[in-house]
Amino acid sequence: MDVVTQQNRPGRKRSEASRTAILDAAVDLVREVGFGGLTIEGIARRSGAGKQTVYRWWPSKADVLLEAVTSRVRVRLNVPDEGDYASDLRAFLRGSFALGREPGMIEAVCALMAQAQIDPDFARRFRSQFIQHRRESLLTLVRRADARGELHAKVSPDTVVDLILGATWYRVLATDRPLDDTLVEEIVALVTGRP
Amino acid sequence: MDVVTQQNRPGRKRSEASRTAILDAAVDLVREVGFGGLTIEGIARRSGAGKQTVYRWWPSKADVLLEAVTSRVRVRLNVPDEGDYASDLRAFLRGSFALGREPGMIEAVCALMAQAQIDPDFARRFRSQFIQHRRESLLTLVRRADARGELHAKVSPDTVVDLILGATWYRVLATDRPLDDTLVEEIVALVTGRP
Amino acid sequence: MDVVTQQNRPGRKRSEASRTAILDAAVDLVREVGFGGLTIEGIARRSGAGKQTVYRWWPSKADVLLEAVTSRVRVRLNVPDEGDYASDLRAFLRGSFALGREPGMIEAVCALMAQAQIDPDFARRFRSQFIQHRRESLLTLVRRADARGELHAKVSPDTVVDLILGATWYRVLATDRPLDDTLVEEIVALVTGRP
Amino acid sequence: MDVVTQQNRPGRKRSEASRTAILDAAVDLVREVGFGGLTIEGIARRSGAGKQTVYRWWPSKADVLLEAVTSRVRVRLNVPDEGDYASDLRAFLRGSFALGREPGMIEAVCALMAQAQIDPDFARRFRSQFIQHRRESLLTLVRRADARGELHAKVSPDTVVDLILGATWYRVLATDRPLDDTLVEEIVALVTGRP
DNA sequence: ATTTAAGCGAGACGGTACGTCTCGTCTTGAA
DNA sequence: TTCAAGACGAGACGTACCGTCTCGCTTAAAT
Repeated sequence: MDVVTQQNRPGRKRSEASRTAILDAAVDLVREVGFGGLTIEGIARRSGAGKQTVYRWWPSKADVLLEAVTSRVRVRLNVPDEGDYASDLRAFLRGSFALGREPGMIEAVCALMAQAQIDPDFARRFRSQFIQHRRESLLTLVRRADARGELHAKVSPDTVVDLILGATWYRVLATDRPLDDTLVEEIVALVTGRP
Repeated sequence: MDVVTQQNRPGRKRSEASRTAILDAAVDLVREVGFGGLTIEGIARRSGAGKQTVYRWWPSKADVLLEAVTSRVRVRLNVPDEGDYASDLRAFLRGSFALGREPGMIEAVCALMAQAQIDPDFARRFRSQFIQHRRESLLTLVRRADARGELHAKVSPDTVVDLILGATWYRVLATDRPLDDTLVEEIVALVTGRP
Repeated sequence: MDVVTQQNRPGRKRSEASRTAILDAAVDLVREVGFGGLTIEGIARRSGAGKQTVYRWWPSKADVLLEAVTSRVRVRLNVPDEGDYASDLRAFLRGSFALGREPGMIEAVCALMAQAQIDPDFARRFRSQFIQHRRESLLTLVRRADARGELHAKVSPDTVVDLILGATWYRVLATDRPLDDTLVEEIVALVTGRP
Repeated sequence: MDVVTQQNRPGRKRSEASRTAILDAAVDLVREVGFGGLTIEGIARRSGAGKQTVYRWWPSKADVLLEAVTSRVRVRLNVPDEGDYASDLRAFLRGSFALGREPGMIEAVCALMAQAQIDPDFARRFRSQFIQHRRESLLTLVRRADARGELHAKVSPDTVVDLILGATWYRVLATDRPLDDTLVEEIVALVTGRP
């Protein structure tokens, strides 16, 4: 939280109750009617807030959902470091896939990725607040393996990350197949190159 | 085109001029205002067609764009078969990336992928008319390599395809980095496992 | 009705059912909630029309009410001509006051006069479609009396009309006293100057 | 001002600076954007006061403007008494019309009369604080003439006042013609009945 | 001097109407 | 039957104000 918002400004303070109610309503509604059926009016109606209260704090319905998702995921991302590329990667992917099994999470995240394609301003916020975190976590992990010489000589850590995260996203965006342990093992096998 | 629409029915025939004008208008508009700003009303207005004419032949604005994209890409997809996994893969990716360098193509395709996340009915059409083609082409290529024993033992051809196409999609959906020859070579290196 | 709207234009015709339902809803609502509580949204809701249908044909809620009032009064205004100033004036005022006794009419007309003070564009339409008719009717009557020499030498017919209509409006706009026969007789007595 | 507000109560006193700033802002704004564009928020913004300060002392924007108008007019109303009906009436009307020539005054007064049609509670305040004063002044004048036998036998002083004030209001509410000396003379001629 | 009770500017809150936009449907007359 | 035109009911958009409600502060009488 930046300093400006912490200083004593005049006027009524932002209502944490409203903020929470709005995020909850967004999560509920996106499960009930999908992201296409999600509207700011609906969020306001369901949460009991006024429309202006939503517009005052979020520029779009996607940003409401983004905050709902990130505030529910925040802490649970960490970079395993067991000294072994395969083990680290396996742990990272399993943790990552586990998050995706929470109800509504995959649908919400896919909708955010979709909105990012359509709204460039939201794309920036989505990347910096969501994509970047996981990308950098994984990059740290891969670079450590690279430093230990465990990486294929001709492939940069960035591209390895593209392949791993790409396969994950592709599964959920373009196919019906789930994020399961088989995928974890196959990714680990292919990326580490071990027999 | 199914047989029913081909038989001699009474009444005015479908106007090919309208069809073309509508597809062209959709392509133009999506470049000018983005997919978010694209509307059926706008397409009808720009093309000089009536709204009903659009609704009669396409169920949504995404379907108009899908037909515009597929009718512009149709022929150019083939599966290289030079007897060598690396060469085939390299040829496939280079051809695929070249398509993406046509103006407006990546933006349109990303928008379609986005819409598929939001509209499940469109998702089915998008997958069967766009995703599946490229997936099956690449799968054929990889299976051939598998049959020759060129694949990593523990990884199924399906997952290999997920990794390759996933990396490609991930680049354009989630990063600013382009689809270039470096990516081709890195994918080939990692997937074939050669030093 | 002008010629342009009568010619064969393409497209669906204006719905007379909607027009009627909207005017009726406006009249009902203004009686129930007053002009201050009257809204375009409310008119659309009550009439079963879409908001756009109201906005397509009327620029404001006051214009809806103006058309409702004028279409309900249109025919009933005529200029008596019995050859006698006092009789003509008496007949005119009695007919005029009778209209004002229809339920809701005075309230509606006062609201329109009010809105005309606040919205100059509406003022033009209100004057040309409502005020002017009655003013010219009365002016015709008074000019006839003037031609017969029945008018006070120093007072122009225009000012006589201002006094008569002014007294009428003033009663309803600024006092609680009704438009009754006593007022008719007193106006006639004062304006004709007879003992 | 009632006694309660005068007694010594604890707490900060009402700020005369705010009161003045609010009245001035209301007058300025109604000239700039009209009564329809006048808002409490706008008054507060322009005057530098908080919204609550406005709401604490006035029930509506019309009441702010009413106080602004009355506090600017208060003193200048008196009843001439020269012993002659025509002279008294002429003096009264000339003084009254002169007030209307102050910039913005007519527009403001018309807006108040308009609001009184729409808001019955404000109507009571408007009548008792504005309408009544001028009505009683003129009534006093006319009754004096009546006592001297200068009035037409069949017309009550109340109706005479209705005619005179009605003509005045009608001119400004329903026509584009000004309040000028010609109107004064014609009213005097007609009402006194002198040749 | 401290307490208590307003009043003050600021501004967030739940509400609601605004006027616009687009949706997908329906109706019209011509081709 | 399709076509262009365009009105229709529906409903979300983002904005503006409404009138209320905290906030932290000032101001002044009562303690």
